[in-house]
Amino acid sequence: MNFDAITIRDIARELHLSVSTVSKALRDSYEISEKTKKLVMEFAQKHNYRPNPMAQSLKKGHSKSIGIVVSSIDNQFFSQVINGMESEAYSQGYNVIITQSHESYDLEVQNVGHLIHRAIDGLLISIATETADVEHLRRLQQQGLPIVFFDRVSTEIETHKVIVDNLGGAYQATTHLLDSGYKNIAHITSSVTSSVTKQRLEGYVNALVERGIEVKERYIKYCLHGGLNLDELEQAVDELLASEPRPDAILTASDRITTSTMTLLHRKNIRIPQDVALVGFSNTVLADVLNPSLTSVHQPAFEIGRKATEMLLSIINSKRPVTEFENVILPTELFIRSSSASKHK
Amino acid sequence: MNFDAITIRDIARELHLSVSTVSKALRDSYEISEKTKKLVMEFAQKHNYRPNPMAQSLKKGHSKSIGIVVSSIDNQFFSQVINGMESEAYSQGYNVIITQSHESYDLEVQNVGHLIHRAIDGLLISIATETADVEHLRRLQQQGLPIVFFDRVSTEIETHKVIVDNLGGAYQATTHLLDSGYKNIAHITSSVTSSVTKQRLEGYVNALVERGIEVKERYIKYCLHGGLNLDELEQAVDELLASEPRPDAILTASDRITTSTMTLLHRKNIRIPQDVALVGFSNTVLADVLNPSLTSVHQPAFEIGRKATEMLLSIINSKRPVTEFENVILPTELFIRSSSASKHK
DNA sequence: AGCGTCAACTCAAACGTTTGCGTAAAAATT
DNA sequence: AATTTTTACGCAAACGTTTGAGTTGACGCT
Repeated sequence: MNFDAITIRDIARELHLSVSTVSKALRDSYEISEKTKKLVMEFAQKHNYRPNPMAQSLKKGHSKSIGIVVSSIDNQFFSQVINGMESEAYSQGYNVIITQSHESYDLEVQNVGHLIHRAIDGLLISIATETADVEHLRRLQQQGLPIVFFDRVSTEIETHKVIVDNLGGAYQATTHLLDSGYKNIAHITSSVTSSVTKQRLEGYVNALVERGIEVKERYIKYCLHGGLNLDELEQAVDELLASEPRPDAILTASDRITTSTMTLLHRKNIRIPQDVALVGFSNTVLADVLNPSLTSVHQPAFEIGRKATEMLLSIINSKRPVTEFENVILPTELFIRSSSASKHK
Repeated sequence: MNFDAITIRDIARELHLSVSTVSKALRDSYEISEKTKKLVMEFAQKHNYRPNPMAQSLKKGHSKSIGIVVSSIDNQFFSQVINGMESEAYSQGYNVIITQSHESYDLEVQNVGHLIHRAIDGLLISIATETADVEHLRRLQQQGLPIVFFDRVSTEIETHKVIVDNLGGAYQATTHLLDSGYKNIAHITSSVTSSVTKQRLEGYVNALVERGIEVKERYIKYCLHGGLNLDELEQAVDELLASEPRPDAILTASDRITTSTMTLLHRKNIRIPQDVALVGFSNTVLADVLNPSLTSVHQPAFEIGRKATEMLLSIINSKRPVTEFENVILPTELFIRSSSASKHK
């Protein structure tokens, strides 16, 4: 069904011009006289002519839409990122098509396939925690699909990447816990394979090492599904609470893990921060009104999305193949609240 | 750029068949012999052939994508709704294209225009709080665009609608507050024009009237921007706190208003529920761990999205014009937590 | 007058499919 | 054996646009 009944053909017929003249007039070609251009444009304007995007896409070979793959849209961090993407894409006349991997490798592959099938002009992707192999992406890139990674990037593929200072954020959070008098700091994080996990882990380790504190393997828990699977997380929390000496603080490495951990601690009647302090990466707007208010490492989510999209569009619009890639690292911000209140007083 | 280099033409050439034979074989036409079909299909399979969606769209006149307009994706309720939509659409081979109105009428009109321009096959929309006039939608519907409303619907346009029992939810919440001993119950809601506002207001009023409690106009505050504009909301809260007698409870009518009100009360050092109880419509997963835990009216957001999409696709796929429209009303659920703890003990 | 130049336009092919119609050969019917 | 019917395929137009290659007529130059 077509809701813009009027086509370039209609205009041509009406104005006694050829289809190509109308097309060129509309595209402001030098081949067409000012008079005719004006005539055509005014007619088009008046009749609310819109070029059929599908015909244009077919002809031009691009679809003016970009694909997005995130783990879950129902997540404050990602919805804010997408917000930024939608904003930038929209302002440049592009649509975004969003898909969710739910942290599953299979779904990710399937989604990417679906997007390609939909003829996207570029891909913005934060790879699923489950994904270890990125061959499916590499192949696409080699075939010429512009890809920009954000958040969870792959070291194996060279392209633009937008991440935050994960190492710094985790380091800062851990140091803050140490400064507040916590000694036995545990770390709950996502899949080992993820770039984000590695960097945050490194920040955590660095902070401990710097203070001469032993890094205990049993204090580090990996959740393959990034907190989506509550059972998995609960097991991690239980194990931490059962270890000797029991950790007096936990650093959680992602939005979902942070909020879910908080929920679990509540259910178990573990007091925060008296029994165990909590600091986590999170973008929830509710950090202030949580019980207790949550010390969080906040990421500039909107800006991540905006920047990643800007870079993707720059590749898409580039005349010559892009070979120099940029690695943008945005700063995180530590918001200190009650969940990590100082032990000293 | 095309990443699936292989076209129906390539297959035809390779197999010494005509383009139409290949096309028909692929579509399993009765005109083609089993042998040839098998040959073609296997070749297509082997070379990973994908029909070019743009060519198909152009030919068939539909794009296999549906447009979504919500106020903001960065909102637990809407992101859950979209989750449901994406899920249903995807399973039927459709994409969703998401746009945000940010509660602005102008943006809504612009977005809808953009979507139409993109040749969507149908529209899922929750109208912006600012929107009073729905002519732009009516026109599209008359031109044959299938539309399904969800959440914020228009009474002026006849089509499928999916909402929740707003009246019941507000009634139940208000009654709960009354049962807990609160007498002066205020109500902060969105724009007067919104269907949701009207229904929730009615539930609130009904509950009060039923108990013989006077409905005070000064206890009812409207926020035109649905809580997106914090100043507007703060003014409403301030006015409520200053009114005599001061309300001892507030019923908030949307996710954003609820969480923002909670934040504001915190900032003002108003204790919940001791100074003022709070019950709100909200889909946050953090209700349990808020300070205090939040009594909330929860909406089946995923199901709203899923159902709305199912209905839209049924219109799209219907052979004959649909004239009988359904009005689906899903139940809400009241989760009682501490923010409305009983006054009696 | 004969020539080239240029402006302003038209033609027609192309993008990758789908589909109604035409047709040759094979099969079935007389 | 002559015919109709069926089967299996090819042809070509169409969807709406873009674009390089003509075409036409007006104009200026020698």
